[in-house]
Amino acid sequence: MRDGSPLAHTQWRLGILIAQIARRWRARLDQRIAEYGLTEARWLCLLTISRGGEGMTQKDLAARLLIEGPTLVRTLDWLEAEGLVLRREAPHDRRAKTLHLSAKARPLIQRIETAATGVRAEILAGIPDADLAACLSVLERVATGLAVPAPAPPPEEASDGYRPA
Amino acid sequence: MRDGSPLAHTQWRLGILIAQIARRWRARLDQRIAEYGLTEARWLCLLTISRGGEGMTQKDLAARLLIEGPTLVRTLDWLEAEGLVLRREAPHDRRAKTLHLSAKARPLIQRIETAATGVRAEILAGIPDADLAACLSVLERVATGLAVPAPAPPPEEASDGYRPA
DNA sequence: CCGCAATATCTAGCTTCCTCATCATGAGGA
DNA sequence: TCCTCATGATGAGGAAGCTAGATATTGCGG
Repeated sequence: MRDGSPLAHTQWRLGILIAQIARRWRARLDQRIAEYGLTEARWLCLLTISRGGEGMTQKDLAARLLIEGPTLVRTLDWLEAEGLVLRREAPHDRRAKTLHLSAKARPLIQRIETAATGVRAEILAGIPDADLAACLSVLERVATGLAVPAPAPPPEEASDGYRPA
Repeated sequence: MRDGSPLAHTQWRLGILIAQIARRWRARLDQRIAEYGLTEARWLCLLTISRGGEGMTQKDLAARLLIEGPTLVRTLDWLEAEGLVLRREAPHDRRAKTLHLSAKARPLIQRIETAATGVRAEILAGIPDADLAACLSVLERVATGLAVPAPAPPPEEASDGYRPA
């Protein structure tokens, strides 16, 4: 597993590294946004609607957020009750609903974006653009690789004596 | 915010990118470990004890995992009931307890490490070592920057008319 | 026109993981 | 001894995810 070479060792840390970055990054952003009663799932929802062009259906949004329908329903319920999001009937499919931001949501999203930009600036301060670009391209690639459902469920031979109970 | 340049646009995506990678990565690993009844919080706990040298107190572990005491107590309760972790009284402080892995836990940890290595190999397949190393060094730096509690809570002047309700 | 599968959303129920407030006990200094 | 802080446990509760099943709508085949 760890063969001693610096790259291998750091690779071994990569998973934990990314997980911790994601967690602390979000925590820091949450800290500054929490006063509006928003949590990660909620502001991610708002931002995604804002970026996606405000006419997407719930199914579209769920797909973008990588969550299931029922999970999204509750988040939207909250956002709608809060007067931030509107559910309208979709023009050509009465089953579906399109999502829109209220006037009240727009300044809020501005604040979220501002906070996000601030946090990002703090975090990335002093890192050369070239390094950053390289890192981003790797991450994009990783994300793409992760987007496909699953490569192959390995056979998993049991040779260490452990039994799942 | 978005000025149109490719770097700026991708930078803007960086937070979401890392969050999604972390999430999907964990989901993929969870899939393969779930059969042992383990969840993220639980195997992270095991791995951290294993790496940390098996004598740490609960407080130490909580600090490493970035969670609060009560959260850890429950996870440890489960792990202890499962016979994977032992709580022993600390030698010089009867309030504290030191954490140790049982013999049953060791092969399980091996399996977790194996699964983690497999997932990592899938995810990083085809990415040149040099790019990866560059990316890792940026991430290490980001993680370090995030480790310090908080740079400065900004004054946050309200000029957009939004009120927190 | 009618039946039926697929689709979009919602409801209900469950699990995991986290938090805060509070408590019992032990440690350590005045 | 007494007071204060530290460690871990417990209770209550919230956020957010899932699956399964219900309901309404769409659109196709006969």
